[in-house]
Amino acid sequence: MGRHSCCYKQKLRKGLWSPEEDEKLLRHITEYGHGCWSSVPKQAGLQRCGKSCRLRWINYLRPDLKRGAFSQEEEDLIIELHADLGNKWSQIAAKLPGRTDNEIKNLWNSCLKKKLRQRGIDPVTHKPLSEVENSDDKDATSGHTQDKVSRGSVESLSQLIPQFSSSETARSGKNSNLMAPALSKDTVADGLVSNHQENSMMNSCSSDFVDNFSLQQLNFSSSDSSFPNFWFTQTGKTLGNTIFPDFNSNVISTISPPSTNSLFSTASAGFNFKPSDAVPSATSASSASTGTADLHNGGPYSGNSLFSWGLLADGGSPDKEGWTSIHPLEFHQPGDFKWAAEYLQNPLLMAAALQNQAQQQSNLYNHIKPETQFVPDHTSSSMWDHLQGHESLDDSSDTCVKDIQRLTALLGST
DNA sequence: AAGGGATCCAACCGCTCCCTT
DNA sequence: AAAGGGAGCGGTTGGATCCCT
Repeated sequence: MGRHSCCYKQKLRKGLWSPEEDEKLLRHITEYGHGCWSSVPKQAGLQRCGKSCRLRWINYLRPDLKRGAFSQEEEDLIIELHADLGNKWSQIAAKLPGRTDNEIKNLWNSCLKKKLRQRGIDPVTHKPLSEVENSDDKDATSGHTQDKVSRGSVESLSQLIPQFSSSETARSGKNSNLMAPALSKDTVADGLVSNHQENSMMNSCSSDFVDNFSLQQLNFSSSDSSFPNFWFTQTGKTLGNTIFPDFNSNVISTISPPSTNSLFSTASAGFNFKPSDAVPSATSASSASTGTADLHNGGPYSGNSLFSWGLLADGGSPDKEGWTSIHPLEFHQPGDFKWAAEYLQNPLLMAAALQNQAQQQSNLYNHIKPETQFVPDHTSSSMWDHLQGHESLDDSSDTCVKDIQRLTALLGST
């Protein structure tokens, strides 16, 4: 019992997963399913133990994962569920679609516990700290186990939550409305490529892009030395003030990035491409992925909560100079850049995201709550108008499905 | 500028549960 | 019934990065 036999085997890799390993695992599970986890590494050609593969799939590669920061509603729900269930992270995760137990556990330990204490609530019992201290004094020998939490304490917590929510300035600005005033027009404007502003607010994954992306991104194999020689910083943090500090010359010529670190002030940052040019290289993707530090820590783009990032497929036509604003994946939340970079790296991940997006898209747009989905500042109005007036949701879903089919066909031929 | 503490989070570890033989 | 093995869970660790002095 206990430790897995596979863990005794020598020469198994540990630590962070490389993009190549992700690709192998994703490809294998997409094709065959996981079956017996202990046999997955061998079948997928991975030097990992089955547990590690399972964890990676569950916490990172699964296509139904929700990306980005937790919404205020999610945080409140986690607090309520924790009051009821205690540290039963998997049971809590079951109530939050797209979230993993690990993610929730980390959020709890790093953020929510602290917030509760700041509000005078004991994070273990969910009772007021003063009450807990008193009862500790009365009975120092009886620990406060999760199982002892009463419904009464949950109810008292619920009374406290509204105050907690409204006054909380979350570390990473998860409540977009709270952050909105911090975004000045100039700051936002600085983050955009000015003459592409309209396009870049809410554009799509055009078919051209998908074709180019697929063909070019798929033009590698795991043994190809040109395929990612770098490793993502999986914590998605920064290298400097700009998000593109180390573009190579080729990429600089093909991508027109915003020139300042205020890119993140926008609700929808994007790349601009000429269709005839190359897609971002691994280096550029890496740069983007490492440019998110301020996002995690209350930077200018700390806001914009709720729905997971996804694909839009409603246009993306070139402007008069031949530039097309490409938004293969919308960035709505801190940390999305990390995901975007990795998805750009890996067509399988992209396909999984596309599939997930296609499944969710119409439902997503049909249930948008204007007051919570976007910061209604002046620069995003075109985006909002665009959304409000979106007339081809089904069409865009269809487009996504077709994109998936194209990607799948291409993957099948590689 | 440097360095040391704080923070975050992906991944690992060790345990229990449950199913199969 | 007992043993073995796989899956899943919760706690913990360690690396990367931030932030303060």
